[in-house]
Amino acid sequence: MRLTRDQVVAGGLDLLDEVGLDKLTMRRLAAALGVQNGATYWHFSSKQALLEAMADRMLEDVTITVDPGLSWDARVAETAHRLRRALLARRDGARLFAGVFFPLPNALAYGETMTATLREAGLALRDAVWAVDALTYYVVGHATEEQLAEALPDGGRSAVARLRSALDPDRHPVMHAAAGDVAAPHPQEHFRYGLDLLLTGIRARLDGPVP
Amino acid sequence: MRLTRDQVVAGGLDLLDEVGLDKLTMRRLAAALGVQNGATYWHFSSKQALLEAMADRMLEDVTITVDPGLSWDARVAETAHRLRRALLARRDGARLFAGVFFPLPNALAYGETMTATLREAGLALRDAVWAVDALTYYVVGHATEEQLAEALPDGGRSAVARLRSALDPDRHPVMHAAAGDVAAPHPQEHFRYGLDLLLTGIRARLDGPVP
DNA sequence: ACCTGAACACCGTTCAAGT
DNA sequence: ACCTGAACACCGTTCAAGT
Repeated sequence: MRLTRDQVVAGGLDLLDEVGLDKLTMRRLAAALGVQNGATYWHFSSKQALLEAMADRMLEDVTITVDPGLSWDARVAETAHRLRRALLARRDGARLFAGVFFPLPNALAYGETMTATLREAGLALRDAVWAVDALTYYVVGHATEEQLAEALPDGGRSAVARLRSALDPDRHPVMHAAAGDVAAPHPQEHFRYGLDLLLTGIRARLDGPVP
Repeated sequence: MRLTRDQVVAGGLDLLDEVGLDKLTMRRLAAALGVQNGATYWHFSSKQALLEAMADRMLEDVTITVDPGLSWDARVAETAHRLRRALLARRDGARLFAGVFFPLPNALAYGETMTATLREAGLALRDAVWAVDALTYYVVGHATEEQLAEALPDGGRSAVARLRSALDPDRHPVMHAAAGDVAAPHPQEHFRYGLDLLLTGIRARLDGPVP
């Protein structure tokens, strides 16, 4: 059976889970697919093009319909959580997504859902777009950081140790006191906190104009 | 004169401005410094170590004292703007910063300033740390996106075109209508909007407990 | 202490030639 | 239409040997 575009993408995602983004090479992928070096280049013009297809494939389930009976902020929160889960579902998924340029089908569908929801809520067109940007930067940034610690040899323990030893109680009194929280043992709660900050900010913009 | 660690970092930053992050190689850097291939490895154990030093050097001026007479939110906003400017000051600066792990001297100083300010404002320790994370993800995410468009061959014009052609008025009615704002012709104002969203969210957490 | 020279083990990409 | 085989032009990193 000949290789299809979809098989290359699926193989790429499998390989990503297996070896991580830094070791994901076109040569390894070809080997994993049982094919010669140049073969994948018939299906994708470059590694970047393949990475984009992989990134978009990760987002497949992000925009399946959200219960329209929910309030706008519950729908925004649900979509943000879905994006987060999609990025965390694969090794280095957040970093992969951050490295590709925006206008991919599923990424656009995500953006449209978010923006439309904020429009319904009452935000001006431009404000809705900008608010979605802020939400998305937050979700991707948070997920990237979460996976960065995970990706270290010992699953984040060395990251915590490195941070602790770098924190000087004299020069960093506040962060030193907060070392337990800086090291992020509650990623879910941590994520919610920042998301709520943004949702509260958006809510305030609806209640009345802000100087 | 022998090569110093500082000269390697400075040379790396100059080369970054000249060729961009993707073309910044240890071999090109050695050539630019007038030295053989392996020479830089006496000063830095790996490329990653050098990139971290470069990233931290970029943040040098971010935490020079902020006018303590200002309100807490003005101080947070000022520091966020400084981080943004520091990242935008060098080609691919935001991407460089996003690629390195956190506990570097100037990055820690930035974190400490921010966290301490939010503590003074009245936030609980853990909330202050988490709010700083949200602010930082936003600043870095926004700057990365701004530079991504800049970095394209024609200075972002192709990015706008690509986005416009990807937006289908039927499937993406809201974003299609907002195409002019999606393409971000007002990065400064755009940045401020998201920053204000977060500051408003933080303010609400000070006025009273939130469910 | 600091650097050279040369090698090792890789990369992404291209492309004539095959089927 | 789809892939092989082989090459091109690079990489990061290491390390004996020099000064």
